[in-house]
Amino acid sequence: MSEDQPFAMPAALQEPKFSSLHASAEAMRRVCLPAPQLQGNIFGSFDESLLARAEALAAVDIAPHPDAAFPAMSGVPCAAAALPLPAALPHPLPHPALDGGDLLEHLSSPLAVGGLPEPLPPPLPPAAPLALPVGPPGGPPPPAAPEAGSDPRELEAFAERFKQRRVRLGVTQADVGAALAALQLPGVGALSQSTICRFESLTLSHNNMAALRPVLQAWLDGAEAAHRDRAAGPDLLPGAERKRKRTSIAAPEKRSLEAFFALQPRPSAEKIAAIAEKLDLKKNVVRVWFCNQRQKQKRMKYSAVH
DNA sequence: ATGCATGAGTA
DNA sequence: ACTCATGCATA
Repeated sequence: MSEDQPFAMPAALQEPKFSSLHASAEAMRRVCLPAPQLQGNIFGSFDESLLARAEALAAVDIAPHPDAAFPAMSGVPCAAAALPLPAALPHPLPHPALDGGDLLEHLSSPLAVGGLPEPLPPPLPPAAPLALPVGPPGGPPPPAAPEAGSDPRELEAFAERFKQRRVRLGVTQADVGAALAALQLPGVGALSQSTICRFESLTLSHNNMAALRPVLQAWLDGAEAAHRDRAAGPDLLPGAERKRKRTSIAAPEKRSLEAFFALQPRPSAEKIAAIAEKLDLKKNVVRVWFCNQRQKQKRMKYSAVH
C-alpha cells in the first residue's frame, strides 16, 4: 500500500544515447529470431506429452536411487542451472517438424533414466543462442553496431577496479547505490545494492553495464576526492518499511521448469498455463520465471566465450 | 549473492 | 505479452 518510489524514472539509461542502443539491440534480435515457435502437433497431445515428461523428469530426480552415487550438480544451485545448454541436441534431426514431443523424448530419456552419473554428456561448446551477424548470401548485412559503448573486456576490467576501490574506501554496495542520488546526475537516482552487486559481478546485460559504467565512474571519482578531503560523511538511515513477500518455487517444480526451458525457452501462453496447472503454480509465477530465465541467459558473465 | 517481481517501453 | 533495467526479500 505504501509502495511509493521516489525514483519513477531512474534512468540515465533512458536517454537518447542509450535508447538508440536498445533499439539497435532489439532490432537485431528481431531480425535474428526466425520464428517464435512451430505448431506442428499432429495429434494434439503435444502439451500433455511434454508436461508428462517433465514431470517424470522431476519425479525421477526426487526419487531415491539405489545406485545413485553421483549427486553431480546437486551442489550447484543455479550457476549451472542457469546454463541449461539450449541447443543441445543429441543428434541432428533432418525432420522439419521439430516438435517438442520428439525433442523431449530424446532429451528426457537420458535424463529421466537419470540415475546416470553424467547429466552433462558432451563437452558442449557455449554456442550462441541467437545472434549471427552473418547475413544471407547475396546481401551483405549492415554493421551490427556503429559504436559499442565499450567492449566486454573494458567493462570487465572496470567492474573489478571499481569493486577494489570501493572496498578500499570502506563503502558498501548499498552505500554506493544510495550515494548515487547525491550526485544529482541528470536522470540518475539511487540504485539498489542488488544492482551494484550485479555490476561488480558482471551479472548484467552488456548494455546495462555500459550504461552504468560512467555513473559509477563519476561516483568513484567523487568518493575518492572526498576521501582525500576528509569531507563530511553522508548519512544513511535504515528504512523501516518491509512487506513484500517472495514466493519460492520448490526444487522439484524448479527442475521441471528447467526441463521445459531447455526445450521451449518461450512457451506460449497456453503452454504456460498448462505448465502452471501441472506444477500447481500460479500462471504468472511461471511466466515470470521464464522471463527471468531468458534474462539470465543474456547476462555478460558466462553468456559468451571468454 | 540471487530468486522472484514490477514497470516502462515496444511490437 | 515480451524485453530490459531494476529492486525487495531472502538464502
